Amino acid sequence: MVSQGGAPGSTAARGRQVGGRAGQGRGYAGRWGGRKGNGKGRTRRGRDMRQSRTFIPTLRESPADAEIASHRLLVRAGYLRKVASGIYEFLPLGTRVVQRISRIIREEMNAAGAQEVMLPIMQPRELWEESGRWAKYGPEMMRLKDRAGRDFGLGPTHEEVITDLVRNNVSSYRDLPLNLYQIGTKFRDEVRPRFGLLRAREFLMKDAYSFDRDEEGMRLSYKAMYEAYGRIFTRCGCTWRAVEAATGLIGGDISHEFMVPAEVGEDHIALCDSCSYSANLELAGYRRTETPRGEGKAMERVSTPGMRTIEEVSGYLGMEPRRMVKCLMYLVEGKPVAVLVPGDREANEVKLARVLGTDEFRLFNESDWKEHPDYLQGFVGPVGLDSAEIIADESLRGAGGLACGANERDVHLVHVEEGRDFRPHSFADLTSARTGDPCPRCGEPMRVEAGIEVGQVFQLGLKYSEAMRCYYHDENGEVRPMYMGCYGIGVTRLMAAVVEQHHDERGIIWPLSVAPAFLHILALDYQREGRRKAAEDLYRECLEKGWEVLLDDREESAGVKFADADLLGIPFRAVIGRGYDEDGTLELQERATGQRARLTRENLFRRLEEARESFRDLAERGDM
RNA sequence: CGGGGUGUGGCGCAGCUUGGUCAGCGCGCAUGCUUUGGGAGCAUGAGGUCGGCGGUUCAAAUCCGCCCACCCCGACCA
Repeated sequence: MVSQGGAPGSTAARGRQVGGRAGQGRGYAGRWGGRKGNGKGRTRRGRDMRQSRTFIPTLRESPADAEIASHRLLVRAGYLRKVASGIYEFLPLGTRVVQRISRIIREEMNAAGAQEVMLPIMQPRELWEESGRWAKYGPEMMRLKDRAGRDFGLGPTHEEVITDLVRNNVSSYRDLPLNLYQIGTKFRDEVRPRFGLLRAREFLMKDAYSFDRDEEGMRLSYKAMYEAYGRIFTRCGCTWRAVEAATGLIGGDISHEFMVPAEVGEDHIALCDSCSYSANLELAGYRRTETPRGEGKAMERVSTPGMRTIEEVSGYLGMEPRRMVKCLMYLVEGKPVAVLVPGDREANEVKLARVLGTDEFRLFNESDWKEHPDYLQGFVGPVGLDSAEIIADESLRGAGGLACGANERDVHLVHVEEGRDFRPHSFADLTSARTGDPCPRCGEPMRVEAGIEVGQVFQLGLKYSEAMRCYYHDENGEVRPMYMGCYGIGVTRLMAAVVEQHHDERGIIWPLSVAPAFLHILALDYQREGRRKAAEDLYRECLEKGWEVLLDDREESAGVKFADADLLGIPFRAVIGRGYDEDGTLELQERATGQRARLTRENLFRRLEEARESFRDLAERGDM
C-alpha cells in the first residue's frame, strides 16, 4: 500500500521529485477493496453488498428539484439525498464513490510528497483577522459564536489555520519544503446553491498547502501539484483541461483551474486550438481586430426620443451594435466612473476589478442615478463627460463612426471618433472574449466552452506568510517569509462532474476507477433454486477474489432489476437467467457499451480479470 | 437581495379560479396468491389535521395577511 508519508522533516517530506512519483510504487492491487492473498481463515474478503440488505433507495421518477443529470441521477439511483438547500446526505453507494475518488487523490498526493492532516472546520475569528479576511470574506463565510460569545467561522478554506500551524511549528529551512493536505468538509454559505453537488454549501474538498523557502521552490511545488492534479482527474475518468485563472479571494498571482468540459458548467473558458492558449473567460484576453473606423465625418446630433437601450438606438439609427458605445456608469469607492465598451459586448467585472485595483464597485443602481442627476440614464456618453473618470475597452482605441449618448435627454451623437471627440483617461481589456475572437497569443480564432471547475492551484507567494508572520531561518540565520501555494479539489463536485461526463438516458455509467462496485450480479427470478445457487456461488467467488460486487438478490421482476442496474451504473453486470437454464452460461454486460456476451463461468472470470488487468495498466501509466 | 414559482401520505402530482361527500390519482409500502430477460397481474390494507401561525365565514386545502421552506431567473461568488 501507499506510504502515508512521514513526520515533518522526514524523507517523505523532503523527497521532492517533481513530475515523478516520489516514494514507492503505488499499490494498485485490490483496487476494489481487496487485499491479495493471505486471507487465511476468512472465506470472504470483499465487502458484503447484497442489494436486499443495502440501503439503496432508488426512485422511479426524477425528483422535482433536480435539473441537471448528475443531480437527478445521483438522487434517483440512491446515492444522495438533500437535507436542506445545498446540503446533502451521502448514502452508502454515494459514500463508496466519494471514498474511491478520495483514494485516488490520496495516492497521487502522497506520491507527490504531500502529507495528510486533518484541520478544523470551526476556526477562531482572530486568525481570520490576521489575514484580513474576517472582514473581506463577507456573508459567504458562515459565522457563529460559542457559549462564551467568541466568534468563529466555518472554514470556507484553510489558509489561515494551516499558516498558523506551520508558523508555530516550523522555523528552519531544514524543514522545508513542506506540503500538507486534508480531505475535509468545507462550508460556504453560497448566495444561491444549485445544481446539486455542483454548487453546494457544504461539500467535501481536498485542499493542500505548500511551504517553500523561495519562489523557485514554490514553483516546483506548484508544478508537482499541477501534474498530480492532471493524473487525478484522468484517473477519475474525466477529460479535463487546465486554464489560466483569476485568483479572487484566495489571492496570489499565478493560478490555474482544472476544468471538466460540460454543458452545465458554470464557468466558461476560452481555448485556442492552434497554440493551446486556454484561460478562464474571466481573464482570457483576445486581440481587438473589429475596431470600427470612421470616415472623418463631423460629429452630429440626432434625436432619439425615449431610446435608452443599445437595441433601441442601434435599430432606430440602423447601425450595428458594435458601433454603439456602451457607457456604463459604475460607482467605484463612492465615485462615478464611466466604463466604455462596444455596444455588442458586456463589461467583464473581474477584469474591471483588476484595472480599478479594487473590488469595491458596482453598476449604478436606482438611487445612484438619483443622486447623480447630471448622468442621464440611457443617454450617457463620453463626449463632454468631464465629471467622471472614463476608462475604455481596448477595442475603442482609435475607433470612429461611433454612436453614443449625448448626455442630453432624447439625443444621441453619431460619427463620433475616439481621440477627436472624446478621450478616455485610460484603455484596458474590459470585455470577455467570444467564440471566433482572435487568440491573444497567435491570433487564430478561439472558441468558448462551458466547464465545471473541479480544481484550482494557486501560487500564493507571501500573501499569508507575511500577513501572519510565517517565517523560517535560512542557512545564514536570516529570517525569511515562506513562499506558499495552495491547491484545491472539489471532491464532491468532482463526483458530480464525473456523472455529467458519464451517463445516458437510463442512468449513470461509472468509470471503473470510481465505481461503487466492479460487478453487479443480477439473478433473474431469484426464487428458482438453480439460479439462486449460481448467483450465490458467483458472488462468493468474487468476494474471495477481493472484488467489490453488488448482488441483486431482491425478489423483483427482471425489468426492475435491469432498470435499477442501468440507473446505478456499475461497470460490469453478470446476468443469470435463461441462458443459465439452457446451458449454464452467464451473460456479461458492459454498462458503458451495452455489449453482451454469453459466457461460461470460467470465461466470465477470464474476461473480468482481463478488464481489471488492462485497467490497472492504464492506471499505472496515469492514463486512467 | 430583486423578480417569478411551488409547498397536499415516502416519491411524482390533481383538486384551489367558482369555499360545503375533495382529501384524491399514479408510483412506492404491507399481506396473500399468481408472476420473473427490460420498471408484472389480481385481491386486501396501512399511511396525509393539505408548510406554519393568524384572520374572514355557519363552513377553509380552497379566500385574506404574516412567516417559513424549497425551486427557477438575475445579482453574488471563484
